Amino acid sequence: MKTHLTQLLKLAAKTIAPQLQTDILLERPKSAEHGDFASNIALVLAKPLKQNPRVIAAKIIEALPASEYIAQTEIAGAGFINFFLNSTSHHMVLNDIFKAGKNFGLNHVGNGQKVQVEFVSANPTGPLHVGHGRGAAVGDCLARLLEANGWEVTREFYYNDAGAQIDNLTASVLARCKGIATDDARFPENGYRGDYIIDIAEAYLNKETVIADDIKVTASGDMTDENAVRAFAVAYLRHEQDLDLKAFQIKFDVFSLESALYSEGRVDETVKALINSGHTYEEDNALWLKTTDFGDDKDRVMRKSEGGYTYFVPDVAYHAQKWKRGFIRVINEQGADHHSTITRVRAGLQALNMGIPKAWPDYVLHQMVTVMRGGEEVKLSKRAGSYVTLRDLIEEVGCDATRYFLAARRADSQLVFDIDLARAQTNDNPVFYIQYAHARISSVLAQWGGQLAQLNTADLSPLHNPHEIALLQRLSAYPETVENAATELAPHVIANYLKDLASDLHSYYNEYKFLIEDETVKLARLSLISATQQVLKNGLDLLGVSAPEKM
RNA sequence: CUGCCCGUAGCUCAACCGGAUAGAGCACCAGCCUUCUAAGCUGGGGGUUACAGGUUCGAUUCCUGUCGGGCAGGCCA
Repeated sequence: MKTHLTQLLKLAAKTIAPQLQTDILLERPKSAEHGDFASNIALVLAKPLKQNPRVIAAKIIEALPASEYIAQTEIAGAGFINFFLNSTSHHMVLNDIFKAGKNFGLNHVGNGQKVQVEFVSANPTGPLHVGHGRGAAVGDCLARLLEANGWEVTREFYYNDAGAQIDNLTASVLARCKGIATDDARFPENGYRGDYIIDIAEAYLNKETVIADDIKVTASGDMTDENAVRAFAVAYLRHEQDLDLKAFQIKFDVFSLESALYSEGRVDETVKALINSGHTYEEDNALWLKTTDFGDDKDRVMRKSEGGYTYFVPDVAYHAQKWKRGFIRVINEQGADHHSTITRVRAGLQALNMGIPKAWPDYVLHQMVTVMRGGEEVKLSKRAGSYVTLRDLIEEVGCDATRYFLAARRADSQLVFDIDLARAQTNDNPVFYIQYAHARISSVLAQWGGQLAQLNTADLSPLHNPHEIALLQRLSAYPETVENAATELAPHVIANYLKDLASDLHSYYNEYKFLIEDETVKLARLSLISATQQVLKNGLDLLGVSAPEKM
């Protein structure tokens, strides 16, 4: 419908200003009195045409081809053109929804192209924390949104299982094996102090076996074998994180390991290529990359004087590999504290001269999460010691509420996670508000007990009151909402839409009865709420939140 | 000091490449259940969109500056 009207406007505008190239913008007005759609085209054309916008609007309406869908057009305000659809047009969306079912709202914009979404990518040095949770919720929703828009999505998790933090982990576990407490001077200065380190030490000494993704490690219990401790600790924590992700109902297609980049020679290969590119130099016994050639404010060390590589070198190798794997599009979802790596990784990729676009890969950065309980900030969990774990949240407020709250805000705003609100089984809680709408509809349909096919072919003409029109308009906006959310890489758009849709439904529900004697009216209304139920379910699915039949 | 993100009602947040009277929820006040889930609905009060300029028919949105909060700026990751 939107594209149809846009076409009409384009034709009309062409007769007024044939030489002008202007995008036709059609929007859904906030207020119902401004119609179903509105265009500001006359306001945009006013300046180049040097005419009064209302005069232009009148000319455009004059030139508008006839349409069977439009009931009325009007000029309003400074020169807006408002379109009012007839009721047949309003009803059309229900047929679309019944026909498409769970596929309603999907499109083929992505055209089956490959896109990789990398998210969470936590170091295997402890349980996942709230920040990882936000990354998980946002990243998974992005993946779902891209799938809904016709992309072929790969979800990927990158483990930084090499480097100083892992040495640190190893030393911490070893200390615990020897019974050294965190307040002991012999405990590593920057060691990990959470109780989970004790669990790892005990498991290691008990010669337990852990399985993570594709690896299986059995502890030797040998305290002198540092490599064995390292391998076991990493596997143990990867397994822990797997459990965290499972509790959050998130699945990855690929786990990539930093250590593999080294063992497969990718890092050396990349370093050689960078040296050959001419964008490196030696200074102070270190190897530098001239990232300033690509917009950085200073050059960065690649190989330290002691011989090891800095963290961004394997990052560059990893991303070069992503490109070779055929991902024309990559979206990295990470915490905003990593924003400085963006310039370095992109600079490294440009230096490699592999034909990678300057702005590749894409980044979605999320800001910090603050957890509140009882009006006070929660900073610690017992298990992790220094931060609130994702598992704590899931256990306390449930998977649905956790996912919703972490995905329902713009990623680039700081987020306050109110535990009391998230666990509230009351009207305060937007998750329950939306799920409740779905459950209410289920309940009515169950009590009706008829067949869906009856709704499919129902006469929709009785649907005409303001509540019904509002719902129909909201439903018809769903597909463009899905497309818009994916274009902007903004899952919160879906969350807001669902809240609005639920609100429309609750209002309607409160004002009208459904199981009434008049069969025609009954079927029409049931059709409407059945379609609403479908869209609520589709939308909740994009967020990874369940749509219960009963509550 | 420099770079990035943010600043909207008492609180948590929306506002679709700049659009019409800046919207929700919570909290507060007043109403609505003998009938399909009151986990709901209806109405009310509450705003100099941090501040000061600029751009234009029009600015919460774009630009400049100031203030405030967060994060980065390591041969740590």
